[in-house]
Amino acid sequence: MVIYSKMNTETYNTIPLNLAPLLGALSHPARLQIMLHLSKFNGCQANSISNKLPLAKSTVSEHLNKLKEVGLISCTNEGTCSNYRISEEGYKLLKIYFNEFIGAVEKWQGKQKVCCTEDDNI
Amino acid sequence: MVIYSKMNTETYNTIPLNLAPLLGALSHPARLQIMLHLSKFNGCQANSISNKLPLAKSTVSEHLNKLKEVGLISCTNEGTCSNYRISEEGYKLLKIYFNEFIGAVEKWQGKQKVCCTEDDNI
DNA sequence: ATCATTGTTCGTTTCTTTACGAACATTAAA
DNA sequence: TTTAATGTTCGTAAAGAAACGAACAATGAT
Repeated sequence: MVIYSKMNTETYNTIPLNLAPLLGALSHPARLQIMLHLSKFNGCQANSISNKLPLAKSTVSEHLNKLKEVGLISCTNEGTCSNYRISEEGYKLLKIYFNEFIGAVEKWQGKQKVCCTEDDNI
Repeated sequence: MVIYSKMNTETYNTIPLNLAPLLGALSHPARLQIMLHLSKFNGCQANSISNKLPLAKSTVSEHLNKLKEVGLISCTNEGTCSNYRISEEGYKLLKIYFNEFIGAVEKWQGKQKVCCTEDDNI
């Protein structure tokens, strides 16, 4: 997963830089499905997830890691048993950043300018 | 852009299948930035966008196409001038599907079950 | 009719993602 | 102390994404 926050912030503003990695982590059906599954349980084994997806357990482990990398889920280990769950903080950030994006998109609704000949900053 | 709606719906439910392609299209900072830019204008040239991104115009054209493929933007041509804008329908679907996802995740808040030893369906 | 502008498509390269099974590590049970 | 169960990591292969410049098409201007 590429972390765009290391990119030049003069090129992209903060909304794209914050949001893109989170959306990337969620842009695969299996990972969305994992999020939905984890939302139903207080901690969940990797095994129990991989049993319900048509994917090898190593693949599921990598999907879980991708969600963990961006902070959307967390994991503790108790014995041989893993315990994945949605990270409240990461999940909250997802909603905040997404809503910032939505807010920014809708900010100009009804008062857009014609762009074709103008030179406004992006 | 992979369209997951052709996948087996017995494997993934509709929220992941609907939402994943849209999030994939938005999972790149340049494409998020393009959406923000288009939100400010009633139609915008590809050229004016590519002038404001550190990317070749062919690359921008491909980013625009990726957004178009999933229905988030549309384009008309008037002479040599292109006219990209946010598609109301696609944008609305993005919000609907994303909120469905959020709603599904939060449906079980406060009443989650422990998963480790259970065999619940995903 | 030629030239400039705009935009897309194509070929290529590089890098990333997805997926798998094998191998490995760790803990728990027999 | 083997053996089983759980998970991660590794090597590998295949597919896809990202980026570029060159080439191309189409319209508009000179």
